[in-house]
Amino acid sequence: MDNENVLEEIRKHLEKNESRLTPQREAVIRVLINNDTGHLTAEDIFLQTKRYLPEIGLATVYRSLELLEKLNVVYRLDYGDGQSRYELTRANEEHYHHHLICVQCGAISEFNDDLLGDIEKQIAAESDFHITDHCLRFFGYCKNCREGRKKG
Amino acid sequence: MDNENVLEEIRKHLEKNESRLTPQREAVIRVLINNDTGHLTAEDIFLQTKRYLPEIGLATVYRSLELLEKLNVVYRLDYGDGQSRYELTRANEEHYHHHLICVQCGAISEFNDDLLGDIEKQIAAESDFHITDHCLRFFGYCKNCREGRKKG
DNA sequence: CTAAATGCAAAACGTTTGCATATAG
DNA sequence: CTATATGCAAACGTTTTGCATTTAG
Repeated sequence: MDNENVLEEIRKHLEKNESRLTPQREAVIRVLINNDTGHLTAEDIFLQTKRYLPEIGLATVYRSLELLEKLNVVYRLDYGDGQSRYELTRANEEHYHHHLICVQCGAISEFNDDLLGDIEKQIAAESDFHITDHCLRFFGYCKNCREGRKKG
Repeated sequence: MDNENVLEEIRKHLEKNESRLTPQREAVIRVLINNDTGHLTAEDIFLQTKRYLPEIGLATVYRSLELLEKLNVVYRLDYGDGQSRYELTRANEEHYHHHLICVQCGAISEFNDDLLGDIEKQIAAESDFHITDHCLRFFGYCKNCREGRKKG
């Protein structure tokens, strides 16, 4: 599915929920489409949307992201550093999408794997807890930084 | 190991790092010892330390928590709600300590299990990433809320 | 005596809100 | 015409910082 079709799907999804695909919201989505591995902060997105719409306000970016998150179009990530990051939600990916975060350079990479299916069943059985989502992050040193450390 | 021994261990650990176990830091630790399943916010801890030390300042609580986190005495949790929560780090528990977060009532329960040892080995092999820590949280509905939902 | 730690108030930070204005069904 | 959405500035809550003062090796 190409980008224009993605946008068209999102437009329909918004309209189903009495919301419009305004130029501002479209700009936000385009930024996320063009940076789908970047895990952008609201500020990042704000600065990039200004290329399309110099008049856009930061509050509008936040409000757009809030709406799009509620409609499951974007996914909000939290690395515990005091700000949220955003990425497009892709169908089927949600449960198999985890992050590797380098504690030295901050680089974030991803891997997709159904690591937790069995674990969740076990927890449901043992803990009387009905799991609907999860968040799994690994911290450590990426290849680049490990090579740097060997030298230094 | 009883509480006084825990404190003595922490005192030694602090002194090894040119830091003192001040009354303020001790108060913070005592609050955490007495609430080890509470996942307290900095504000919670601040209010509780005031029982021991009415003159303590919020900034001191933050600075204490920052230091204790750096020394691995306390562990900082982030549920993405805009504030951090803190708990004592217990030896051997770190890697086997995960959280179940109820999306309805906000209750946080824990379970301890070495779920990720094999997974980490696999990632190290496949992704060229050296893992030093991880964070695994499950979201869903706790027993209480599920029973409430059946009725409602 | 000196370095570390504190309390207070102010600042900083990311985020949210109030409100008048603009946009579009 | 009326709902929805916007930009701006002000407000918000959490966390950090500057600085004069206190504490303890």
